[in-house]
Amino acid sequence: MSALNLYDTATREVGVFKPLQPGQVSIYVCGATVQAAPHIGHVRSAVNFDILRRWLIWSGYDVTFIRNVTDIDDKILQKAVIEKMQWWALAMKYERIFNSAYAALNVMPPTYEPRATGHITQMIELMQTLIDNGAAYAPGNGDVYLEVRKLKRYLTLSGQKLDDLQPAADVDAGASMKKDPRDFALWKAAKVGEPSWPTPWGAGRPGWHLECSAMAHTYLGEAFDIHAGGLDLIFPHHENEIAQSEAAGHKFANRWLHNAWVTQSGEKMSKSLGNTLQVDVILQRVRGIELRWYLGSAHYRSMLEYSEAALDESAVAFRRIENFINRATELLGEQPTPVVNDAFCAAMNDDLAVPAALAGISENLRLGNQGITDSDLTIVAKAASEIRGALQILGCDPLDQNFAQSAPANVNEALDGVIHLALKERTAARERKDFAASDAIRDGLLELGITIEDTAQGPRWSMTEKS
RNA sequence: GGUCGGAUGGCCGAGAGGCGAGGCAAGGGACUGCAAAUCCCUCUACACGGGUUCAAAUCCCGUUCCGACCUCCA
Repeated sequence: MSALNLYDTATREVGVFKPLQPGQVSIYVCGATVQAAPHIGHVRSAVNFDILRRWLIWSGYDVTFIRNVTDIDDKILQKAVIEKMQWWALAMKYERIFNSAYAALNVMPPTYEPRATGHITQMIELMQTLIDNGAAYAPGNGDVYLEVRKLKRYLTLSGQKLDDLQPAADVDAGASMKKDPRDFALWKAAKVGEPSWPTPWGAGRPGWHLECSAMAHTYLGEAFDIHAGGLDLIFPHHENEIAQSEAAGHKFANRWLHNAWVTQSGEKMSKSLGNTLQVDVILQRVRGIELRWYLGSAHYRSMLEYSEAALDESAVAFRRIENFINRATELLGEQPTPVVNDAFCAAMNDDLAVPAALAGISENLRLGNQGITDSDLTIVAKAASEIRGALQILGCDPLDQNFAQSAPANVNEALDGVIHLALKERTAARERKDFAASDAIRDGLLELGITIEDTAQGPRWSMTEKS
């Protein structure tokens, strides 16, 4: 088996992945700032790194996967005012919505999901270290800043030069307390009516970046394997995480992975453009497993240009695969055993080349369908096993219990019985060549969203989405 | 201004020196009472201009266009 190769944003090269500890992988993914409901760009990130995680687990690694929740920041406070809620109630509300989106898309829950507000102590310790080192300073107004000019290296992830940056457009006069306009706030002084926590430098709340360094350190140690997040986090968020962590003497992340965006008309999905597509809206159009398939099928470093047509096409393609798995399961009399074949393995080891892996699935789908036509169960079993193996890694196994619909246990059985009564009548009509009657039954069922197919093994039915 | 990414057939979407990934759509065929499903066959590409090379979608130089980031962002 080939070794896993991954792209590293820091070196901008694909290279062999070697964990710091043999057999173990530690991953920190920047999760949600819970200030609004997720759009499909947010969950694309979750799906992409869930696929990475599943691949690492399949490859035999013991994976510790930390994905944080940032539950205190400027936008949360602003949003709380707008929605007339306590900031903590608002954060919790959106955290739940994020979690239900993750669940609908079969994203594995993280090993641990730390919240920023639960790690104030660790943040204060980190700031104390940075002040003791001379890397950070508290000018006395309650803010604490990192002094970026003192850093040995800064902006190496984004490849920029400090002097090339446009100076931050700080609005408040407090910015003048900075030694350099490019210094960033580790900690922000309390304002009236805003939540705060006591520190040796005054009461306040975390700046945006500090929480990730503190939590990564807490759960993964001073050095860990992979830090991941969206492309737009490279600067400033990840640069600043690196800056404050390295200034505290931590090696921090060994490798950086960034997923690309979901775009519309070539433009990144964002609130300010008003072009966001919320997950719950899309889930009225397609099922969770179909949305996951769509989001996961492009390479994680490629922009995914959203369109309804592309989403629909992707969903139809997935249903073909699902249909084959279901038919194969019926024919074989048992669920196919998942098998990861060499082609899939090679594709995934090449920087998670999912699109290349999909070509292999298509090939197997063709062979498997041919096997069904020929009633060659050996071929059907092989194809179904290999497809299911791939689908499991992609988190899109239609037989996965996480995608099962909730309904009374006997509903499917009862429905099956009712449909078979109708099919019996239809078969009788066909035997007496009364095709008008047999077609009427089939059309009637179709109107209810039930598709009838005549096969060599007799009629079979399946539920389809009513359009 | 600085940094980064992109442009591939009707559409989506890989590839990164040599054999045209794959899917969808379209056309033809097989199967079928009709349909659905399935299978087979066919077709259409590398933004533009130079260069390197036996060979360029791929490397180099230049150009155009699109997008992202520059302390709010997945």
